[in-house]
Amino acid sequence: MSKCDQCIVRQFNSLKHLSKEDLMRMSNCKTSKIIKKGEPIFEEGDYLNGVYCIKDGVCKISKMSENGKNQIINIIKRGDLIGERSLISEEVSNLNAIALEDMEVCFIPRDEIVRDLEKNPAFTMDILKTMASSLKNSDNLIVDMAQKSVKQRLAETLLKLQTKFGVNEIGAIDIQLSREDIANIIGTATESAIRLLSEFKKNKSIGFKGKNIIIINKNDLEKIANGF
Amino acid sequence: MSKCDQCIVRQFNSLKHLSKEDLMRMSNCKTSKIIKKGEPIFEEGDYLNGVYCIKDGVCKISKMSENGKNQIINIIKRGDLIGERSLISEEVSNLNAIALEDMEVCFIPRDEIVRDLEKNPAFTMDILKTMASSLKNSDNLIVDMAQKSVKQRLAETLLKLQTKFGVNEIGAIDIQLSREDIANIIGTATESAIRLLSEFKKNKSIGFKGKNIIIINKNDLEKIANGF
DNA sequence: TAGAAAATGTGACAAAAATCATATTTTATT
DNA sequence: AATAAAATATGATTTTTGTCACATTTTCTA
Repeated sequence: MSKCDQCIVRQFNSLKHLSKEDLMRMSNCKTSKIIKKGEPIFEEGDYLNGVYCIKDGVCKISKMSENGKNQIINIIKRGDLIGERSLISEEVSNLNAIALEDMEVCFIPRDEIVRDLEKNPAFTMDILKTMASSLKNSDNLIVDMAQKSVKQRLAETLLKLQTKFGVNEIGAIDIQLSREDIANIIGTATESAIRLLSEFKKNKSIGFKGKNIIIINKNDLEKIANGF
Repeated sequence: MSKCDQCIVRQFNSLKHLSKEDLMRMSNCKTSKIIKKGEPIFEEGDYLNGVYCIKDGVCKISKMSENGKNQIINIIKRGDLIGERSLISEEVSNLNAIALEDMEVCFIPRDEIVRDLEKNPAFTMDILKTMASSLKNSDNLIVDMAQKSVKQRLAETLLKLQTKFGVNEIGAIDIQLSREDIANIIGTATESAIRLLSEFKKNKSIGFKGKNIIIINKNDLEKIANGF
């Protein structure tokens, strides 16, 4: 069993505020899991009863609309914590978390962490800060979804993805998403996403190399994203 | 100066967890304000430095998109607390709060409340719960905005408004919104909102009486909202 | 490695929604 | 009460986006 107090990943999320003793205790009750690409960490309707600390890999957080279409709300990476809301209210999850690549995650049971919420103000404050920041992000996303065109949203999404995941050896956005995933992030039909990507490529704003997307002209995309 | 510990409105929000002493202290530092219809409580770019407790009236929380269009994210009513995020992070507001009718609000300075955040776990937990619930709402709204048609969103919005604000003496949704406000809630052009309202009226799903909107056939609207 | 399945790409068309123009009604102001 | 201003309404048109059909390429699997 690996030791939480020696885990680097912890430094990136609220767990960094826990004491050495708390972490030791956590090491004893946490469970590590390997999640294969395409498999869920959890799904809509599941009782989470704890949080997941992402040790490695990337997953998409999504939700089905009443129309039967899938919407990706967020993409989560190494170091992030998911399922915090299960600590606060005991409802079932309204979201899916599906691995976009092979992942290594640690599950920490609710009861173990709730104690810290009650006793460790620095930890609680950090959770609050994370939530406040998510809320701000969500507000922005609502406005974008409601007011921006699909083309604007695609340009913005490409820029955001590059900011969040950086570029790989060949200068491409360092995350593998299918065209369908991209469509589900911007909230459009897969065909529309493909068409616009082709258009961006034709205009030399982006380029493809295998599955990779390379942003060639960032300025172009910024202009499009802001409505010019 | 009115006494916070005798204020009924407090019962509806996180402030209900404060002790009598805390409330006495709060009474001494809070300021009451009358906000006229159409005037802002705060605007994008303002430093809030505290929270507002809505004693009476209704306001819209909105945000400008980069396209220059206005999006209403939420509608706040008596008993709600707004500006909680200013307690947690010291950035400027990214949102506007504009009165939809004459309002009475109390401003409680940040420093006064932050103490309670540090010392009163029940209060902190309640803020956390409120945020968790807002976050869930936001997730749902993102999915709706991204995946539902304008018609679906309008039907859903009318139903939500009735649930939230109830009906008045004549059976109409008990909130006064301009057509433009409605359009800004669902994220569409004012003309489109008007056209769809007319369509709903023609189909006898809703009726108008002066400025009032009456839901005649709830079932119809539910069907439309869910995509049938 | 052949064949099936899935993902990507493109065209044609339909539907949804935005925009612009203008008319009518309501509300505010003097 | 008369006028101006704002809000509401509707038509015509254009733009955006979705849908369906199908071709091609890539990936998976036996």
